[in-house]
Amino acid sequence: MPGTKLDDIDRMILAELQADGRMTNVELAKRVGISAPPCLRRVRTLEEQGFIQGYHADVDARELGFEVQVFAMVGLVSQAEADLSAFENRCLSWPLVRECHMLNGEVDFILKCVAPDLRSFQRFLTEQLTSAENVASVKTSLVIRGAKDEPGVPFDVLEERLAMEA
Amino acid sequence: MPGTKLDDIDRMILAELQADGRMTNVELAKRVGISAPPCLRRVRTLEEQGFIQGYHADVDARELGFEVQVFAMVGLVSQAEADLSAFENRCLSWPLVRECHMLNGEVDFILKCVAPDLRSFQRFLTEQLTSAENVASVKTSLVIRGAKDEPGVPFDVLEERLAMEA
DNA sequence: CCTAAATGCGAAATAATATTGCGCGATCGT
DNA sequence: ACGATCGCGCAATATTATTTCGCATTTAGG
Repeated sequence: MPGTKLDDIDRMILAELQADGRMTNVELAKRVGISAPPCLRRVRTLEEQGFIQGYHADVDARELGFEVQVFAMVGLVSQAEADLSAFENRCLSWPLVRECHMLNGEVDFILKCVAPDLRSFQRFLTEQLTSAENVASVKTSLVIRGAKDEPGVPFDVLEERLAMEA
Repeated sequence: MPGTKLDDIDRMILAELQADGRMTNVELAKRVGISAPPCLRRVRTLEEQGFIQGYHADVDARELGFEVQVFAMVGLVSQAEADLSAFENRCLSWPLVRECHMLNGEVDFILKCVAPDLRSFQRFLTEQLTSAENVASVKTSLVIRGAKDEPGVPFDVLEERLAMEA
């Protein structure tokens, strides 16, 4: 069931909603070239099947007073599965940690964090992160400026790829 | 003008739309405790003022065939402003690069990349990224698994913060 | 090759939602 | 205290979402 293949229209829908998640269904239908009812059915199906996992407004963190963004590379003492997931759970409970990814290589995790200012972050860093159980090392890097931030799927690449197969 | 302060209702709106960007305006109005028309006006204002920068569907990259996610740390030869922005522009043109942040410290940039498979990524890495002008070093780390991915603002932290001031 | 089930579309009707146009009370500055 | 300003909510209208249903196309047998 959760492996049903998508057709061109489905991919167009995903691309459009990734670009503008609040587009009305009639506008969406117009763009992908079908009428509103089947378009809405497709969207619902894509949601149910997990191709669409949710919709979010992009809120400007800086405007809201979160001036600081930091990447933290974390090394653990033990990489036993129980210890890995223990650390992941701790990350889930830290609101300043927005992303947590397990990596291969020297570093075990990379975290993307936000904070109102450097002081707040330093306090989080020393009182929470570095002093957390099983944490061996933490290296942090301040984000000086963001040049690109487009989470999601590069649909143009996907299309090229499918064109190849045909 | 773009510094107008937000009140509690505005922040609630932002929090709700960050959590569910497709919520209807009437539902939103109900949740924040005002009627629909003023609620819609507030949303529009928040959009115009840039507090809301857009809306996006969360599309599952894996389901669409992008199995690989990689962080790349890039060091440049020259950090002159012209060279920095030249590199940023190149990142903008690479669809596999979804995020590009300039950092302090030893590394100049961190990139978040996606690719259909390792082979595709290796090719991008060798043919594009490492061979790009002014690039001195690239270290990559494969994402083994994701533990947390909640882009946006931690509104719970923001509330605590505002409660302090009062 | 033909038929029956299944699939997906679109027109039309109905239910919700978005959006506009006011009038009203609260707040603010003088 | 008073006029101006601001933001709310009611009511009316315009759009959109959602359901229902019949039709065409495809699919799997026979």
